[in-house]
Amino acid sequence: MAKKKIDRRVRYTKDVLKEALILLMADNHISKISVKKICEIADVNRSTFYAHYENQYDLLSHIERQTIQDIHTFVAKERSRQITLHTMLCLFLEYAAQNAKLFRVLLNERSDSAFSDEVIRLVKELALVETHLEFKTKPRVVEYIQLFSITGSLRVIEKWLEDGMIESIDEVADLLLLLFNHRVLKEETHYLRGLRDG
Amino acid sequence: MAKKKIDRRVRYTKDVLKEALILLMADNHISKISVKKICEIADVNRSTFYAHYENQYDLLSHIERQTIQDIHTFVAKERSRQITLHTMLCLFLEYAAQNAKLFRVLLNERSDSAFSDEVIRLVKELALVETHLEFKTKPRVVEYIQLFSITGSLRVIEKWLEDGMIESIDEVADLLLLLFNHRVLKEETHYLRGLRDG
DNA sequence: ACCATAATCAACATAGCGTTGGAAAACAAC
DNA sequence: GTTGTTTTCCAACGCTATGTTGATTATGGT
Repeated sequence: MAKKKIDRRVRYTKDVLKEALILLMADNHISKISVKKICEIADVNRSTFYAHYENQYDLLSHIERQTIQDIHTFVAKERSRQITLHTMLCLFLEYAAQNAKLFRVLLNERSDSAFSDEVIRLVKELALVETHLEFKTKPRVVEYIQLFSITGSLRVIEKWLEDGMIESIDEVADLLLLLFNHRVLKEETHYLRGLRDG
Repeated sequence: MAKKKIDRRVRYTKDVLKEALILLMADNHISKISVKKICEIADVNRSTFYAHYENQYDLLSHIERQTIQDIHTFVAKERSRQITLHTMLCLFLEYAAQNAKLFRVLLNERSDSAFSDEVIRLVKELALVETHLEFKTKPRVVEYIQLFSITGSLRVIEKWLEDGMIESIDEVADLLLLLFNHRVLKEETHYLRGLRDG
């Protein structure tokens, strides 16, 4: 790990700029956010901004990549000790909940930005390697099914965060696993019964 | 129907502006598209643009609303004569395929724009009224399930258009119905068998 | 042919962009 | 602390797109 020590000033500048952008993106579309405004909020000189980023999109892109990286290392660490998919999902949801503001912004910003696509890639890499084997169906159809499931899941998580995380993490994880996997499950009836009674 | 006859000049102007924007949006994110550029492509004076729209987003918004309106009337017409959901879906896919360029742009532009949300609202209104009854579960969970299904379906359609509509409309309709409905189907095995052999 | 309406054109002030060079401040190392 | 380096700040620059205006030309409907 080539951990170069970064000048405190640089770290501070980058941090406040990221904070400012996330703050602004809660209310405005990124296209409506000017570099000038970001710098005003962050109380950073505009030329300093340009010393680090090209524009607001570049800044967002860096935030996304850093978040993806964080998720990746987080997941890798947890996966080393053999936990259930349910537990893993719960950990992830907790992580998302703790960074709700950030995740809402990133998940909402689907077009152009690579965040959702990266998450999709990540999930595929982790949990869906066996799908093709289980199905033994056309690769393209598998692609469709995966895309369907992951996109739907992310949207559900987004709504969950949006509405203020009303349901418990455990509950959401259950629901997602059901929605995500029930096509490979032979029996889903017991869970459906639970939902009906809920 | 208060069908006011519109000056040919106005219709022409609006049409070429819409065309130009869709054209540009195939390659650029809307935030990177200037009013000036749109007018250049459309060969329309910039002040004429401002006589009709506020900015590029306003123009896009109008395109979206018009498309939603078209879909709505289209669906309403077809629904009056009792057709199966499969047939309906096929008709819709055909419609999307014929306007592939437009639909790809609109589906891809999720954030900010209301298009996907409107489609979601429309689908709910049409086909999912009975979901709640069938499930008899918490309204919020029903919301999640619907959101999951519709979002996933739209993304699948988007990919299908993106990749050049390799699969037949009938095939895609089958797949979507499976993904969309299989939680209420008692037996999906016969279809899964079909996929495995495919 | 007439008049209303729409599109064009030129011009304007404004605002944000992206860059620059030099002064001031904060940093790390000694 | 002193020193040398790095980063930020500041003021200014030209540039481009914006949004608006008023006058002129062209086109539409009847």
